[in-house]
Amino acid sequence: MTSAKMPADEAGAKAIQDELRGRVVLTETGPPPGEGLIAGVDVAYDDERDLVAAAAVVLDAATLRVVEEATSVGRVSFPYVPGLLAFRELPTVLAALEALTVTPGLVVCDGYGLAHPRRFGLACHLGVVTGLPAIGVAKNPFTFTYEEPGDRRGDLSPLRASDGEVVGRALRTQDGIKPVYVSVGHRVSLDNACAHALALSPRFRIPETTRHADSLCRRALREATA
DNA sequence: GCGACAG
DNA sequence: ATCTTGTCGC
Repeated sequence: MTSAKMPADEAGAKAIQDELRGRVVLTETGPPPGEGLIAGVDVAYDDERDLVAAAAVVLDAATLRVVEEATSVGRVSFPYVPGLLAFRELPTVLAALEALTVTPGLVVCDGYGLAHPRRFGLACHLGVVTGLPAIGVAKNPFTFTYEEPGDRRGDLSPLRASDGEVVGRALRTQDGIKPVYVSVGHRVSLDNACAHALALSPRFRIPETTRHADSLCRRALREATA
């Protein structure tokens, strides 16, 4: 049973990030793009009721058909603090992942991995804690900068931190549509992270994994009794 | 020093 | 993240 260490405060959270960051693995262990089982995870909040719902949806990478779904509902246990998002989302997400009966070869997170102020975003944190290969696909560039990629699906450009370090890529998943921001989480190369993100987005800007998880966690929150 | 900042 | 109907388009 995997659980997330919960810090008492922001300083404690940063200490945990510093400790876990050294366990990020950069060598490729995940399935090749287009193969295996890929899980998408996402979370929805209800501040009124102090509830958080997470969903984990597993797709067959070859067909993008849903293989299994799981949800988990809990109490919000950490505030939203930029840079510390994982502490707010992970407890419930891990519970949803553990409710699955299959083990995915890759987990796609709605947010960042190494593209993070402290180089340890949600996807890195989830990957290290579960041991599963993970990538981050975010909808916003956060504080990072990039040259606008070409306007065709598959076009990309480096995503850089303020010091110039490449921390991910802006990836166009649909012709003429705003790119998504891909970064490595754990046990996946940046090339394959982008290839997976592209393969998972044949029709929309956002990967099918994230789209399924997003709608499922919203539904779980609506139907939650508490 | 202050504000901005993934979801 | 969330506040939110109808409407445009395939």
